[in-house]
Amino acid sequence: MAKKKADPADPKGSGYLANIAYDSVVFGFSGEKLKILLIKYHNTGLLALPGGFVGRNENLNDAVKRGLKERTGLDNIYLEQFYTFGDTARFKPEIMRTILKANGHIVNNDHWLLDRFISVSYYALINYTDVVPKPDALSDSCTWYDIDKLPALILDHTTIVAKALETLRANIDKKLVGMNLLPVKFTMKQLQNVYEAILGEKMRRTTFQRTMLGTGLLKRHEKHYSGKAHKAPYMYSFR
Amino acid sequence: MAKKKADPADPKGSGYLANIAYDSVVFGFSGEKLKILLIKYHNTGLLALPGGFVGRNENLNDAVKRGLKERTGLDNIYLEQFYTFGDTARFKPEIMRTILKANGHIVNNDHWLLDRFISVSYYALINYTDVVPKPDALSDSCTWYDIDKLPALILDHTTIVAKALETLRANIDKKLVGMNLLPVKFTMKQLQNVYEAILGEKMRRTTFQRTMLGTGLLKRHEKHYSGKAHKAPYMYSFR
DNA sequence: TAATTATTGTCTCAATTTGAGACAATAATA
DNA sequence: TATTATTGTCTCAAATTGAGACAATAATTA
Repeated sequence: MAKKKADPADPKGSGYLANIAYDSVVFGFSGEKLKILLIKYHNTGLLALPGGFVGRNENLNDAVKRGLKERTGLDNIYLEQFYTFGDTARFKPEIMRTILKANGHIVNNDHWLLDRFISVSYYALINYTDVVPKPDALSDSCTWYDIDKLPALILDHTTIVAKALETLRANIDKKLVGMNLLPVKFTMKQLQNVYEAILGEKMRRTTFQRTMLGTGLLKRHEKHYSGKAHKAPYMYSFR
Repeated sequence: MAKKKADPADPKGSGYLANIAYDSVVFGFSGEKLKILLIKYHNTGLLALPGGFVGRNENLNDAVKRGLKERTGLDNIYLEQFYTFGDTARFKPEIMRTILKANGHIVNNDHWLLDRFISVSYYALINYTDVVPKPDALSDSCTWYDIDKLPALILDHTTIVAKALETLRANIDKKLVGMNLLPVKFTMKQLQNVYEAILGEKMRRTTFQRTMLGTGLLKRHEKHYSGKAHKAPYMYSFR
């Protein structure tokens, strides 16, 4: 079949579903701080959550996994859908136009990318240490930012991050949060640091240790000699 | 401006966003049973959740409220978005075609209604007693069904109901569930019946009463004389 | 080599919450 | 007037949580 030039006003030609986008809040943990991935668009300084579109023959969840794999190189990422944002107030075609223009794309007003989008949002938990973030075609960087020192983001992305964190907090006891943010083996103190970073509050050491061991989900391994002048802690992993 | 015949292959002409639908799981409580609203499509016997589409200039949440108002006559319904279903497996254009045909609409293969849809799903809690369900143009009935005696539903609607119930259970302590399913004034037993219907398990009466009163959310009113041969219970309302 | 320091793992005891039932009060009926 | 079914409250035991004590220990320092 001869390749025809697609009509940029018709989303079908793009291969993507119309009016639907996804955004992902990628959490990582490092240096006792909770962080998320943000991308910066070429020549604009605009910061945003990594996101994308859904192929016409692709599962929604798979589209998000695909996007994350491109950004992090990781397969089998822990993913949780938490909310779909659909207010008309998030429709600001000038922003997308600015981004496209800064990348050398001049588009008509009826281009499908300038139409209104509803964003299905996910959060991901990944092991910070085995990721080298990669930007995509439109962005010149993909970098970690401290969750409590976030810069201004485009559209409603600040709201999206807030809701992601709220959901993560609500889920911290139900889902195995620590398992996904830490290396396979970790100390009890590291695990507690993760909990404290997510909840934004200090926890009592002895109670934390008791309840964690009480779940029966942890497996104890050899001790870890850090070289510091104190008793060496055990390493643990999730069963 | 002269009215032009809209191209049915172009969703923009319809006034709705493409590829996006919503479905709502409307919970009501009656006779110690939890129930949901289902619609039946004309001449097909097909049962489905009440749903609809999002206007191009309409907030997603407002679209759902609008749909519910049409079905129940109620404003200010308690609504909670819980998941967005986006698998390709839910794309079955023959079903929509069957429904349209049974209503006398013959449509082309490229009609926007036959395209793939992602469903943003909500659950609603309403006071059963002040609702008279109304069907819409495509459906011939809108009726209550027992949550544990559900008939087969189209597409993935059974999965959607299951996830709605799961979320409702998870939220039962965080959100004021009883408030929205009961009349303004109710007895402690009625409230317990709601909890038991949602959780699907019996609860201990004295413990339930203690914890409910302990929240400080209930206001006690006059007694209610049912005519039965036993002590009359107090009525309560949420503050 | 022996004190010192900074943790870590475990234990204890009090405080709080939850489970399970006892019991008196009471609205209609027999 | 006794009976029945249910309600509101109270009690006591069991389980969980809060708060801290204390010994163990890996390096450092005296």
